[in-house]
Amino acid sequence: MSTAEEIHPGAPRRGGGREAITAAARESFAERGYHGTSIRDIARRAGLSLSALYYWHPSKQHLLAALMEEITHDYFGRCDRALRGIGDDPAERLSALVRVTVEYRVSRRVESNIAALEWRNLEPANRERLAGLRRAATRLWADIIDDGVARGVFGCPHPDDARRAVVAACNAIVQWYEPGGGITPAELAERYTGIALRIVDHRG
Amino acid sequence: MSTAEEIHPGAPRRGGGREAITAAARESFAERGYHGTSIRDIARRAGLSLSALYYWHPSKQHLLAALMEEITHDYFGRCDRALRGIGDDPAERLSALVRVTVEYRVSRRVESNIAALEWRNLEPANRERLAGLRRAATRLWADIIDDGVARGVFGCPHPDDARRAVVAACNAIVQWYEPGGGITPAELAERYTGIALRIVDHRG
Amino acid sequence: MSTAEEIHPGAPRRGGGREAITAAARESFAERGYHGTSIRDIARRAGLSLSALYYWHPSKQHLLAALMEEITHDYFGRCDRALRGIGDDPAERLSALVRVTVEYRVSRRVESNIAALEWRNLEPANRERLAGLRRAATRLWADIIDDGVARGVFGCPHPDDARRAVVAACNAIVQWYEPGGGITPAELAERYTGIALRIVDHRG
Amino acid sequence: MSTAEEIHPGAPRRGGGREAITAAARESFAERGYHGTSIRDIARRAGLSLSALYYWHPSKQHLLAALMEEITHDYFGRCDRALRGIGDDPAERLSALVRVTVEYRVSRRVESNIAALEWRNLEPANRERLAGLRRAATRLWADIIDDGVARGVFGCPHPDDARRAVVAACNAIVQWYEPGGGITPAELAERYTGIALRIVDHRG
DNA sequence: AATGAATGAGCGTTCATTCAT
DNA sequence: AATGAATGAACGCTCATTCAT
Repeated sequence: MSTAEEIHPGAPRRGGGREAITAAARESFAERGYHGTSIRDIARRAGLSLSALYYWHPSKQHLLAALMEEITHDYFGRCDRALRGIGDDPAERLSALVRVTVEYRVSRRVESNIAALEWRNLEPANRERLAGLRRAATRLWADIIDDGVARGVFGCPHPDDARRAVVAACNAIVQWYEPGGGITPAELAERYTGIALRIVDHRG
Repeated sequence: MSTAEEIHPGAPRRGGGREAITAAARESFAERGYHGTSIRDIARRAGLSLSALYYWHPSKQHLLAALMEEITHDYFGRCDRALRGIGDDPAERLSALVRVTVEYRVSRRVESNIAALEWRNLEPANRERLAGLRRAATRLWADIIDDGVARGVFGCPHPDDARRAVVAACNAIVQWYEPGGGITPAELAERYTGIALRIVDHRG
Repeated sequence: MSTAEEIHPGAPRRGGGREAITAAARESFAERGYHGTSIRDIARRAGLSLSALYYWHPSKQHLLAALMEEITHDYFGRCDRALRGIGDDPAERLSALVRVTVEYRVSRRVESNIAALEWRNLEPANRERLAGLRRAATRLWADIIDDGVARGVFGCPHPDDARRAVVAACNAIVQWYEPGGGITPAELAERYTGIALRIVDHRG
Repeated sequence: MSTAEEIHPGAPRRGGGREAITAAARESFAERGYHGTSIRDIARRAGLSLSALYYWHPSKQHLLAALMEEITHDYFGRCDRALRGIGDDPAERLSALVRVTVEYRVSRRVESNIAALEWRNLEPANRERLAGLRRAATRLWADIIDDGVARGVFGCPHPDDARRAVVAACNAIVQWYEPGGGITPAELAERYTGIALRIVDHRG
């Protein structure tokens, strides 16, 4: 979130130091990557001293891990909630998941970038801790598609590949989407549900 | 595994400093990213001194740029050649492109990783120099899909999104594919041409 | 000898990192020249780590520039003050300038060496910033000599050459003078005012 | 001497490698100083490979020492020859020495710069070897002035200071003289003999 | 008479981190 | 709740020099 910066760019952020630092880290990691970002960059961006950063976070790696955890939980929570209000029709469930994902990629570009690219920069211990959640997210997709196939609603011969293709397509949005570029998130979600349903070979 | 090692496995690298360095850089960049790789890592991996690296390459950035250029040209050349031997049926042309891409992602994992992730670490001048080739590659896909749509062979309502989805699906392979994991490249290519044709809504 | 040491001779430098570093840089640059001095030399001499140096100064070049600026201002200020308390007799004014300069060369040997030799190692931007002050110092001498010639008090046919000769003679003192070598600064100043007055062909 | 470079700047020099290298070293040392010059700079300027440089000279320091030796001998030889053809009148002898020196500073600017600035970059052994010649040159001046004073032709009260002033004035010429700047070397020599004679307080 | 390939030490600089306050 | 001052390790890179040819 960079609202503060859009109003007073470069100005020290209002509000707590903790928030300012995570926000600055989010943006920096997204823009230049973990190793391309120095903690001085982050502190500068947060309008705080280097030491303030260490008051709130024990290390740069911890900052990344916290960020990744937050992002993953946030995304997974949204998926979960979106599916809860929906019946058991596989096409509808898949569409809901696509919609949530597209919306997330579009409205949380910074977070999407980090989630996509910084996984390999997590130290093993931190990566492990998140791996379970990642697998759960995968299962969310897999369960729906497998169910659709089992019921004969989806005709794709290789559900795992279909799932990967759907997810990859949604995830790639962050690489090219420009906010305010003429196409609304809702419209985009619509298009991608179409693509997803074709990938799984949905028989309407 | 470096090319040198593929030729004389286990033998100490003698001469061929330039190749040894490029190979080492390729592997290191792929594994840990540009900023996560130090030139000392590269030199060590190449079995050469730090200074030997600078005898052959003027800078770390130049090394990345040369690598990216080589990779991009190589991939684009394969695409080009694959299309040249094929008629003008959009489905066949699209399948050919998918096959080439899947095969490349599977057989050139290191290069695919670099091409996918290190674009943003190119200095503007180097990025610019490659941007044209990138656009040309995009056009390869776009022309085929647009043609298919124009002929009524492809029914997808949004050709650009279809293209992006197909490419994203193919590119993502490098993230999960494990060589020797039971599924052959040919079989994988087969599956992905299927996915691609569904994405563009091919009417057989 | 650093200023810090002049205040607490022999005491370990505590705090005052900035001063310790500037002092160390002054001495090292004077002894071995800008390019002959490494910042590790400076840090070692200051009794601080390499990084402490960068905490106080953004670069080696900046260190030189700051030093040069300080030295030039200091010397010019002394000249200015010396002339302010003196009437308009050219011989007296010239003598005052010679005295100040001789004294400076003798008592600030380190600074005199830097000012004399490191000009060419300033980056153009830094050199430019100091060029004005240099020209002003030159004008101090030129105005006096020109005035003396105009009034007929100085008979030298080429005032510019006379000025350069006087200044060169004074500046060269740093090359041979050894403090405690039997001749007092006051006596030396006396001798050099004599030389200067002969150079401008003063008609007593 | 940079005639070759003035004709084909940057082009490899004609003639023997040894000469090309010393010429390149002369110019580089004069422009940027010993420590500011790399042997790669020299080789590049000479249009030769790094290794060619080492074929002719065992080290960078040796190159400097050889250069200094050559320069010092050349200058001293000129002084010697100039005095040989002249009677024993102190004023005439002093004038001859000034003329030779002025001319040397004007026509051998590169060499004069090196002689003036690089003394401290000679390793002790090399410095020692040249110290004798330096002292001899000093004696040339001193003998004349002392003789003039003894004969009552020169009235300066401090012959050593007078000598240093004369030499300093002549040496400083290289710092400001621009060839083709309107004033001929001969005219300049004329002016500086005047200054020198006033410094020693010559009684015409 | 010269070169191409390589090296180890050192360069100026930046890194993540710590500590006393 | 935060800072200013400092550190040791590492960074990308250049240095003078060597060696086989």
